[in-house]
Amino acid sequence: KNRRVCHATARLEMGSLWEEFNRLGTEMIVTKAGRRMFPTFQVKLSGLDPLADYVLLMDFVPLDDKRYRWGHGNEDAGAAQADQQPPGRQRPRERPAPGWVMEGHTMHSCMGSPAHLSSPCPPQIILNSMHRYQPRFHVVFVDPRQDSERFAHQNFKSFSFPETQFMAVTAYQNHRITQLKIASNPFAKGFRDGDPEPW
Amino acid sequence: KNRRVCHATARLEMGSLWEEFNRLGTEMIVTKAGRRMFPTFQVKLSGLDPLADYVLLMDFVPLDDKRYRWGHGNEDAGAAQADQQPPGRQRPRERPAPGWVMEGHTMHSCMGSPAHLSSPCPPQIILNSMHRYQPRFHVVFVDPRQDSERFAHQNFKSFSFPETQFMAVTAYQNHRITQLKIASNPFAKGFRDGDPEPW
DNA sequence: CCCTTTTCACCTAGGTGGTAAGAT
DNA sequence: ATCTTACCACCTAGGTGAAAAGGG
Repeated sequence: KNRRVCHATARLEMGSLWEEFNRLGTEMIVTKAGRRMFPTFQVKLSGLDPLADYVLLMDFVPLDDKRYRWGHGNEDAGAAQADQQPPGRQRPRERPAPGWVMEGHTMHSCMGSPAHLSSPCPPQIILNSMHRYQPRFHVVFVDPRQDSERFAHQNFKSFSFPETQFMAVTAYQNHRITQLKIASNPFAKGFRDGDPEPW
Repeated sequence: KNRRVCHATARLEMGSLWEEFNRLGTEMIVTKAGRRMFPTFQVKLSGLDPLADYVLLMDFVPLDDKRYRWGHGNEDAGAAQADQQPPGRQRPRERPAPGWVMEGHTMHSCMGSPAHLSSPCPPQIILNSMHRYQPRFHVVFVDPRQDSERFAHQNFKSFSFPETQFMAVTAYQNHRITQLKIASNPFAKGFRDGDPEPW
């Protein structure tokens, strides 16, 4: 690994909220026009060279080739079934794929401040409903050398936080997820009843 | 000039609206917390090398060292007076000054689409009220050579549109400017009477 | 039956000039 | 007298899940 990335670290923000969702089995709504994810995927970066240029990327790794069903009106667990989707088409890639370029910032203004990757995500990322995904974050050093492509494999570092995995859905399956979204997402305030935990 | 910038051109967007304001004497509200400018300063860029990296900057050049007064309740013209402000402190600089880094975009995603420089501008740019300014736009080629600083003077190209000059104010002086702002700025719709020209 | 799409009321978030009070 | 500040009603812009309708 290049020394410009080997000391890079990324700390997940809102970790306790992510874990609370993960215990219930996080679900993310996907729509044709694009939908934000909540909780927001945010990391705090450190260990970068302030004088170097970086590109930050994000992608979503399919956790399996299975399609999930919600069962016979049962709210407890979803049974995974084999899927007829062409295999290997959305396999995890070890190299950071050009997924989602972050909002600008030359690096020195990004360091230390949370790098939030919500924002408009129109048809940039396509996820299949009823499939599970693992978000992944990549820090890529922009190598100034002319033959930089030969070193591409050592110029990046990737981060994966298991508590951020989720199932893409078009409508919520687990009502507990719905309730936790309503309780914790400011934009869903209109659906709150009393005043439960103020996240 | 470096060949990466010498063919660069910038075309001002909303030119006719800028000119209509300029005929009346454009005024821009400034506040402590920061205020957007309207019309928005937008340019369409062309003539850039898709494979090169650029940084886009903006700054505001004081048009003179004078302080303006509005006269004895007269709405017609403002008389310029000599100002006791330390001269030369905000002189025009020929080199692009680190003024206002644009919203991200590596260049290939910015080319062709308007590069709008409104957005939150908190205390990043400080302008003195009752002074006139000329906005300026800079395209800077990010030179990958190690001794790039030696070529800094040839790696940028600047653009200045006279119709975008304005006077910074804390409250509007010319009522015609107020009316044109209300008529053309969507956020001021609440102050419109009938339905004049739909800008 | 299960999943998807569309539309909607209800929010957050923030950009307007007006207005009145304050500062110099 | 002239300029500045703080607050406000009224907008734009867009992110929520609910509900109903549509599709296979």
